[in-house]
Amino acid sequence: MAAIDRTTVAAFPLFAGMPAADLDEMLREARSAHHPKNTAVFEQGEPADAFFVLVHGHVRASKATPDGQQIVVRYVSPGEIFGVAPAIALTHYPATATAVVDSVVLAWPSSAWPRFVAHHPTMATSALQTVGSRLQEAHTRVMEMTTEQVERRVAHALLRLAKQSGRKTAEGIEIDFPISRQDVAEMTGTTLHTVSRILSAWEQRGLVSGGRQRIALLDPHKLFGIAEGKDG
Amino acid sequence: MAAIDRTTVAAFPLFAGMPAADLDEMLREARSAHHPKNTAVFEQGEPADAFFVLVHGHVRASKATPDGQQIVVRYVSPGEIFGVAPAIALTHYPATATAVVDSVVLAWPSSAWPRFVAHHPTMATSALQTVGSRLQEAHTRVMEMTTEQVERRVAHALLRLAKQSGRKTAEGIEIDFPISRQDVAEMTGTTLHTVSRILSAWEQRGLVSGGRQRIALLDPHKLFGIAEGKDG
DNA sequence: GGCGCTCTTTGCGCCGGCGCAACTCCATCG
DNA sequence: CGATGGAGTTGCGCCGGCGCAAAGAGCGCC
Repeated sequence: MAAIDRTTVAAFPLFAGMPAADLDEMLREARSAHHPKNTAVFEQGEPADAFFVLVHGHVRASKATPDGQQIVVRYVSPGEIFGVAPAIALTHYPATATAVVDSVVLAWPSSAWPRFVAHHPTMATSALQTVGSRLQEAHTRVMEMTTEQVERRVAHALLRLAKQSGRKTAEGIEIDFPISRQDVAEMTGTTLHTVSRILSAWEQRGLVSGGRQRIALLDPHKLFGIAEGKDG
Repeated sequence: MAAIDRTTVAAFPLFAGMPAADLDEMLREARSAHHPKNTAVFEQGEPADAFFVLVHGHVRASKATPDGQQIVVRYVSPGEIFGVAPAIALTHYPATATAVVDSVVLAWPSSAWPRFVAHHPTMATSALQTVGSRLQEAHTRVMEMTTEQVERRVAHALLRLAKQSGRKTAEGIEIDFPISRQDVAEMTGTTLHTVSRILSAWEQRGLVSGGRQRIALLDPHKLFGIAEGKDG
């Protein structure tokens, strides 16, 4: 019983070019769920019995090492498919998905995936492209991690977040969901201490404006310079 | 004019379950090419006008930063598809593929991909799983890079190489293609100096045996211990 | 409205691993 | 068979950023 209207999701790339009737049919099979802020959509290691599309909100995908360290894999924006473990033949989720604000997701049982793909070959193509672009992202990240200084990595991460989920305000571009220094540290492979120091320094130079779980970019252009290693 | 026989490639996962006639048809469209040691199959930034399957040999996929630093993305083993840029909607190759030994590849023009997928939906599924597992690899690597010491990362890298392309010898498991300290450094995000120091130390402890572009694991079990942080 | 918790800031000291440089060792090629 | 250059080894010194610690600030909950 999805309370989600077709018009809400028709524009999502996954459903691009799908006839309205087919889309309605798919939505009928979907379960829609609300996840309050800071609750998990699924946890790393659980059986992968569903895949998801984010309708409203923001979801953080994170991965934990055996000894408990966390890294943030990515932030999911509305319209994106996530938890694609079933599509890539994983039986268990390789990461944890947590709603960072109140969020609404559509969920389909894993068993539906092969059937959907058979009926709508474009879904396979679309999924392939999504996973492909995430692979690109991941490789870019590996490159940054191995070749760039921490400060540049943090700049890159903030610019990427702003691009993906930035909201224009009077003073600049604010990241549209709560994000802590710890989160940024886990995205960039450093410690919250170092992130805090870097952001403090930038704040003094007027490049960013901080706050509790809040980051706004005041001077994206200068930040881009830092990200590219052309610091002044 | 592919000089490649069906039986050579029938076992490759990409073609799993494909009728012999269809496979023959696909092979007819393929161009087979020999790439001598240390020559490029394709270069980063070139238009992605083909995708490939490795038949014999070993191919290194590497990526360069704008300022010329290299990282090794992965080593391709026989039977694997690579250069999948066309399948994930990239117009240019994001990395360079270099034969590290004399190698034989099959190549299909990019334009063939959509047609193949339409005729053989299992190819899309297979490609999705391949890209998915590479995504997993990449995330694992990001995790290792951010949470593990250099020595552990090197141990992990060697174990992975041995698993993927190890050849049992009298003394242990030898990596089946020429690989330099520099290559290992570019896989693990460190410098060849550090890799050299680490391997020298291990050689003295009898864990590995080195040589010019040669690495053999004499005591994989102890190496695994190091990789997991349980060093003695 | 006040308490407590989480998030953040900042100081201090240390060290793993990088940068640099010099030297050795082989493999290949003419 | 000697020359050449790529690959590997190793010493030395430095420093970016982590670990630890402790205090300060803002938010949410009761």
